[in-house]
Amino acid sequence: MAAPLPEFDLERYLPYRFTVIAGKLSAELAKAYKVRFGISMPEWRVLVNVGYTEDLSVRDIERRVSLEKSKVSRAVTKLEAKGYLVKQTDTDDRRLLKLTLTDEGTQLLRALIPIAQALQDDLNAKLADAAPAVNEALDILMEPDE
Amino acid sequence: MAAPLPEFDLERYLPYRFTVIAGKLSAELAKAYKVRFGISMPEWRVLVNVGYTEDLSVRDIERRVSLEKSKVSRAVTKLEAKGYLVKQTDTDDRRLLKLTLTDEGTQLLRALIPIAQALQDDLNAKLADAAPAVNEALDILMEPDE
DNA sequence: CAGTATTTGTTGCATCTGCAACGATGTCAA
DNA sequence: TTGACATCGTTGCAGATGCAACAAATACTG
Repeated sequence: MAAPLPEFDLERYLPYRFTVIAGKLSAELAKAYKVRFGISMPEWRVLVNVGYTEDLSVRDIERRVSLEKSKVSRAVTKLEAKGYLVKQTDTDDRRLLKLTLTDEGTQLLRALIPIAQALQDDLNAKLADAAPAVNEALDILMEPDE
Repeated sequence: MAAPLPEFDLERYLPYRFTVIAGKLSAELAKAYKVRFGISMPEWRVLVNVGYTEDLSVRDIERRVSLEKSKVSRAVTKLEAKGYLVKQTDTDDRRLLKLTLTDEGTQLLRALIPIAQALQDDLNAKLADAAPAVNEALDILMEPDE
C-alpha cells in the first residue's frame, strides 16, 4: 500500500448532489409527461418556449434553454409530427425557422403547466424557510461566466 | 385564440434550474476526466466507492450512489478491462461480487480527487455566504421520502 | 462584384441509457 | 428435500444523446 487516499466524501460532494437531485426532479416530471401525454423533457422545454414567445427559431431556443441544437431540432420535428406546432421559414432570413404552437399545442401546454407548477409548489413547501436562499444560490450558479 | 396560458417562467422553474446547473457541473468534471484519464462519470462514481469501502458489490454501489445496476455493471467491466479494479466472487454468497481497486486504480483515484475537490472549492467560493444554506437545502431535497 | 467565412437547422454515427429478461444463486416454507 | 420465490449481476434492445459533417443561406472583405 502506498500513500493513503485524500479525504473525500461523495455524499457531500456538491456536483454529485446536484446531479442526483436534478435527476430525481426531472424523472418525476418526465414520467408524468411521458405516461400521460407522450412528451419528453426536450419537447416540454420547446413547448414552453414557443408558447410564451412568438416566432422563435431553433437557435433562439438553444440559447435560452440549455439544449443542444440537435436536441431542439429533433424535439421540434416530433412536436410538429404530433400536430403541436408549425414550422415556417423566416422570410427575412431563410436559414431561420419561425415556430408557432397550434391550438392543440396551446391546449397541451395548458394541461402541462399546472403539473409542473404543482411540483414546484411541493418543493417550495419542503424547502420552506430555505427557499429564498436556494433561489439566490441558483442565481449565482446559473451565471454563465467561469 | 382560446383562454390565455397561465403564468409560467421556465427560467425561474426549480427543476429546470437544477437540471441546468447539474449539467454544467457534471460536464466540467466529465470533460476533464474523459480527456485526461478516459474515465466517464459512472466509472468515477464507482472508483470513489470502491476506493473508500472494502469489498463492495454492484448492489451496494447501486444503492449508495444513484446509479442503475446496469450502469454500475458496465462501469465495473470497463474499469476492470483498464486494470483499475478486480472482480471476485464473494465466497459466502456467490451471487455477489467483491470489488477491489488495484494499485493502478488507487493511483488513478489519487489523481482524480484533487480535480474534483478544486471544482467544489470554486463552487463554495462563488456561493460564499450562501454555501451553508445550499447544503441545508440539498440535504432536504436528497431525502428519499416523497 | 467574386470569393471566402459564418450561421442555421438537419442528419449520420458511435456511444450511452433505461428497462426488461435472463441464468445463476440463495432463501424459505411445507 | 423439493418447489416456489427473491436477489444478484449481465445482456439485448430500442431509444436518446453528443458531436462532427453537411447543404443552404447569409455576411463579410477586398
